[in-house]
Amino acid sequence: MDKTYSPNAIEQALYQKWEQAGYFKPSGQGSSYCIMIPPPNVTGSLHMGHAFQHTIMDTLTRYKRMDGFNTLWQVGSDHAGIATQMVVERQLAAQGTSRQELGRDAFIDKIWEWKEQSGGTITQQMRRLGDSVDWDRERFTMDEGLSNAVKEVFVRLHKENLIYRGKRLVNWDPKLQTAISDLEVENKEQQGHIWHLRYPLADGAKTADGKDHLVVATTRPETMLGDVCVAVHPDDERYQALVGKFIDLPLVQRRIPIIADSYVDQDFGTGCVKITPAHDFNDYDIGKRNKLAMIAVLDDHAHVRERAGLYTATGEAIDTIDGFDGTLPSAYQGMERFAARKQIIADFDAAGLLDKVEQHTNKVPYGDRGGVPIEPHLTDQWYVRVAPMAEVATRAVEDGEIQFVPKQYENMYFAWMRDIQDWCISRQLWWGHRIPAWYDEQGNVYVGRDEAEVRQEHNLSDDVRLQQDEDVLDTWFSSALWSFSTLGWPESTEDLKTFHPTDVLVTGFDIIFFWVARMIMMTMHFLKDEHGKPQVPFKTVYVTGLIRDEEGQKMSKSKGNVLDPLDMIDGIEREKLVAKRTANMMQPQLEAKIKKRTEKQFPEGISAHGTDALRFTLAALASTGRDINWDMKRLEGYRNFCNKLWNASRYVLMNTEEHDCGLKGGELTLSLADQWIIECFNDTVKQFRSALDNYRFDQAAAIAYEFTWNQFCDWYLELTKPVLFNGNEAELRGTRNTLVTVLEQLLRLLHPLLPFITEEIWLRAAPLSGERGDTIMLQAYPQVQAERFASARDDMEWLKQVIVAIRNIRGEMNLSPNTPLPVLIANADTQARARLKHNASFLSALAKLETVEFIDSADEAPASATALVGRMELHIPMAGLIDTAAELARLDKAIEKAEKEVAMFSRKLSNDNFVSKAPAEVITKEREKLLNAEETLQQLRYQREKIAAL
RNA sequence: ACGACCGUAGCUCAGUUGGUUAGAGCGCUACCUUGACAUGGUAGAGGUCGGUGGUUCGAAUCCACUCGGUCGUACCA
Repeated sequence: MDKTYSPNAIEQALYQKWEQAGYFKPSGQGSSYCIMIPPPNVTGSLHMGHAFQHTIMDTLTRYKRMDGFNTLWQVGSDHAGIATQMVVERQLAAQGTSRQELGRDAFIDKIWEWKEQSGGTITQQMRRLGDSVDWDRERFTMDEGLSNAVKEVFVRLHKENLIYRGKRLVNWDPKLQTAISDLEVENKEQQGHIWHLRYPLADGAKTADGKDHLVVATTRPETMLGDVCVAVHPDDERYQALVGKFIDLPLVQRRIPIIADSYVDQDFGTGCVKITPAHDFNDYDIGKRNKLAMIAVLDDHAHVRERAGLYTATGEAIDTIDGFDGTLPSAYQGMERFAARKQIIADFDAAGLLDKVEQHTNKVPYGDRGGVPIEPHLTDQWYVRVAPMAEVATRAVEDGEIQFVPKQYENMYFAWMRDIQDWCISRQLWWGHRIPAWYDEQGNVYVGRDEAEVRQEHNLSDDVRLQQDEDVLDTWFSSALWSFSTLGWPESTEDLKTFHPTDVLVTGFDIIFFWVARMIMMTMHFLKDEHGKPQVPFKTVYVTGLIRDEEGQKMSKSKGNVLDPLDMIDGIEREKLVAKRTANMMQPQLEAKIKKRTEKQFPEGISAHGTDALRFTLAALASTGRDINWDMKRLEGYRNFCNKLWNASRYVLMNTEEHDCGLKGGELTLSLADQWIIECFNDTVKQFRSALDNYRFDQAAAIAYEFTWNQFCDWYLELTKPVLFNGNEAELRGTRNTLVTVLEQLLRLLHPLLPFITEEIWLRAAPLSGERGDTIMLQAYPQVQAERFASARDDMEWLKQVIVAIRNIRGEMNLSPNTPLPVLIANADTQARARLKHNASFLSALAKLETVEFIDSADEAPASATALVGRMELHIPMAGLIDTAAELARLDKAIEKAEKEVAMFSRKLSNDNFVSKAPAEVITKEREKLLNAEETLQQLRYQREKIAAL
């Protein structure tokens, strides 16, 4: 083996071998274990969040696979409607063309082209992460099978009246020219204004205080063109007399009524509200309640129309409202919404109708993709009636059929499910699953799997012209079917029987509503077990936090703080990193800042750390449900850990390859160290498995690290040296055998977290321990064994204390590590004597001792530096080596500590309340501790007197 | 406004139902090229667990209030 661990030399070749050998496929044996990958955007690339989630999924998958389960990690990608369409549209724009110019079919071809060309990026990156997914089962949300599932679901839900079409007010993105769902709207706080407009009363009416107008406050003056009334609270004494009277709406010269509605807050503003049902969700509800007509004054681009759209309260188009034919003032026609706002305010002002303007911070709804304020817009859209499905889905979580880890996310889920709104599923895009609905020339709508089915079911002859709906479905519609569509639904496949319900879903909290909740609803609606009971899609939802940068900032392109997992693995030069972070900036003015920051943070670029180190780091940082502040130092630390494992393995192989490890018989003598490490490893297996079973990857990482470094390397390997250098044949065989078997098992234990390095070493180590196999991946996972060496643990821990005590003196007395020391031992009981006698070589080697001698009493010892292990005293004669003052200082420190303890325990035990109320075992423990502390103190004081007297 | 989460060593974080003298990694100090590893070894310094009050024999842990931070959801036109 090379002296230095270099991951890039091993990782990729191993992955290829695994993939080609088909090791990722389900074994077909044992109980099933299945994880569905959250399908990444097909044209996307891997970010740290993926690396994090994939590490968790792969760790679980490898663990379960080795542990004998029929394991499937289902892979695939998402067509990501808006996101993908936008990318390709941007490319077209760069080439000076547009999708409109290309036409629908050509545009979709272009996207497929782009998908073919860039779709492999993320799957290649996943291979670099070591993801053990079954590539042969890779699915894409737009492939044939999944598209059929989408149609099937749509048709069935429509038949059940759970999908309907209607004219409603929706969130409209004027930039992307499509409806979006509530979830895709982000409210951003903004500094804005609130304008107080005077609305003149018609027919000479006056307010209670004699004014000839009402004042309405609005943040969106431009919508006044579509006002249909002014509302006041029914109990508001100021305006009660005016209800039923009219306003002469300025600028548009329309008469609108004054109505009463309890929605209005009397105490806010003037207590008068202008009502524009076609442009505001609250007004829309008021309109419905009061059966008000609707006047839509903005077009799809959010420009003022020439003629407003006129509708009844239920959304039927009409030609006139009280004689108004919809024609809008020519001054505003065609104006963009914000320009119209400016003009309308100016015109109110000019007419003396602008009462006042106030500063106001308000939340403005933005489309999460388009990045412009969304517009409530009256359009025909398709909806899923989710309430009935939500009820079932809520109960599954309440009953614990589905469990969230961590649990607190269940509250978030319940809260959302409680007042869930119907889901707008149609999108005015081209990339996606086209809605399986056809219209005849009269506008009648027919839903079916395809046109032929529609014609047949509705007895439509071939001369009836049918036109398919132009719209596509929300991307999340197909994602919602992911857990079962990937397994072959609607066919009743073996895979569905075997792998569904799946076991755990690993995902971010940000898509609990978008994806998780909807998947639960859809799955439970369509999949039933043999008793007709709804099947859950997965039993556990493991919710991950976000990976942030070291300052806790979200990683984003515009902040220039994005880290690419592959750069963690392979490393990257500073200039390249800067170039990457500043490429294709939406806001080029940020470039200089990002460059400066990046150069400051990574003056040497980023060095290579390897996949294993990245994975281990991600696991170690994964405390449940918390966001992770990424820390390069941790990554370095775990790269060092891999290096440590590498070198420890070198040591083991060096001493076992070409040596008799006892495989072919012959007497084996196990040293105390051998016995101890076997037990210690066994404890580690238990803890490690428990951590994985509880999704505590951070604990698993800590347990693995602790055992490997602090026990196996720091103690055990050192303890093998005296045996390997001086042992007899049986002892050599025993230690070599232990060395290689423990290493071999350790590699298996660590494999789920560190797939590459463990495989690389295992292939060499396994034969030495008598294991066969072409890969560690398919070996049995270590099991907890019955205890074999009951006393080894205590004996060894005691011996370690003795060694540490001597090292401590050496360190604190500033004695050279190279000088062997003589040690005299007093106060040793039989057990201590036996332990020391049997392990003298360990003691001498690890504490670097010259001689070990027992003395009957401390008085026999010359002036010495002293340490206590229990009551046993270790004396290192000063004999010119040790400085009196230094030893006194050291003893004083120890005495002070012992005094504090004695004081603390006595205080506790002299408290009557404690003695009378605390459990007996706690009291006994405290008494023992007090006794020990007192003895220690006494011995230390005696020792101090002796030294002080010199 | 409501809700959730967080506040522990210089930094990043553990600390399962309240019970030793609160832990790890990094960083820091001193010494050490000892035949696996300087991506290393040995020893060490460093925290009254955001604050106040309470429950308890006993609180980082439970309760109340409070300050600070993050994130959701709902918003008043």
